[in-house]
Amino acid sequence: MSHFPCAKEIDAKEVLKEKGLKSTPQRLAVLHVLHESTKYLSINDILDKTKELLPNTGLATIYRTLDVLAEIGLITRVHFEDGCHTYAYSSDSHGHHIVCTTCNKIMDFAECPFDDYLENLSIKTGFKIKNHFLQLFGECNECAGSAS
Amino acid sequence: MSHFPCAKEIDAKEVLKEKGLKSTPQRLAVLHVLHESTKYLSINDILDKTKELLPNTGLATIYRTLDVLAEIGLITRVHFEDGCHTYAYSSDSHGHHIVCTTCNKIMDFAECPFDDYLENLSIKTGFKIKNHFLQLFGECNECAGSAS
DNA sequence: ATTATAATTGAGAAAGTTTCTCAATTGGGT
DNA sequence: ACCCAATTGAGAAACTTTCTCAATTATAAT
Repeated sequence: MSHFPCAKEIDAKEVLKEKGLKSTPQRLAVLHVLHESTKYLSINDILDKTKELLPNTGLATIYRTLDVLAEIGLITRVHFEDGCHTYAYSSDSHGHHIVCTTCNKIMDFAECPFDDYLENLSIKTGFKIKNHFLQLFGECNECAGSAS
Repeated sequence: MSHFPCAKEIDAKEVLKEKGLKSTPQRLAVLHVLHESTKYLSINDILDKTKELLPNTGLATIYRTLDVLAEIGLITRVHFEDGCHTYAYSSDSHGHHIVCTTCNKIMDFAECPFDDYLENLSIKTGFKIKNHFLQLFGECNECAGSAS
C-alpha cells in the first residue's frame, strides 16, 4: 500500500508488531496525521485528514485506531478543562503536554522532575502513586506576541 | 426549602451571590452530593444522589449546575486516562487530585510546589504558562492493603 | 408581606458522540 | 500463493449532551 514518509513510521511498525498488532495503512495514516499536526485536532479533524490519505476510512476505524495507539503509548490523550479529550502524538511515552489556549498548539515535553515531590506526597496521603498526568495551558510565543 | 447541613453551604451561597447567581436548592444539593462523596461519581450517580434530596431534579439541571459550579471554582473537573471527565469537590480552587485506580476514591490536595519549575519551562518553551492541571493516579492505602 | 422580574428549572426533543454488529477485506506468517 | 485471524467500512444502535420553552422560583424593590 501507499507510504507516509514519517520519521517514526518504522518505529511504529516495530511497536505494533511487538504487541501482535497489524500495521495497517489506517493506523499509520492516523499516526502520521497526529505527528504532522502541532494543534489540537478533533475526532472529525482526524477523520478528514486521514481521508486525505485514505479516502475510504470510516469513523469507527478512527475511534478504534486512537484507542489502540493510545493503549500502546504511541499517542496520548490530551484533556481540556471544558469539553473533553483529544489525542496528540507523544515523542516519549511519558510525555506531558503544553497547550496554547489561543491557537490550540500542542507541544510535548518529556521532562518530569516531580519524582521527589511525588514520593513525599505518597507518604503524606497514603496513596501509592502509580501514574500522573500533568498538562499546562498557556499562550505560545506567537500568540502572546500578537496584540491581545 | 429544605436544608443540607453542609459546612460549606454558607460559603457556596456567598460565592454564588458574588457572581450574581441564585442559590437554588438544586445547586446546593449537587454541591452537597459532591462534597459528601470521596469517590468518582458519574453524571447518573450525581443525578441519583441529588434526587434523594430533591426528587424532581432533571438531568439537564445536573449538567447546567456542574457547569456553573465548575465555572465559579466550587468544583473541579477530574479527567481519567480513558473515558472522560467527572467532577469533584475542591476544597481549594487550585486543588489537584489523586485518584485511586482501584476504588475510585478521590482526594484533593492543594500543595503545588511547581512554580519554579514552571517558570523555567516557560522560558524554555516560549509558552506563557497560565494554568496547569496535575492529577495523580494510584492506590489508596486501603486498596493497597487488601491482597492484590 | 407582596409584587415584579430575571434567572432557573423540568421535561422531552434534538443534536451530537461513541460503540456495536457483521459481512467483506487484508496483513503477515507459512 | 494461501490461509486465517485481525481489521475494516457502513450503518444501526446506544449513549451523552445540549437545546427549547412554558412553568416556577429566588431575590430585590416596594
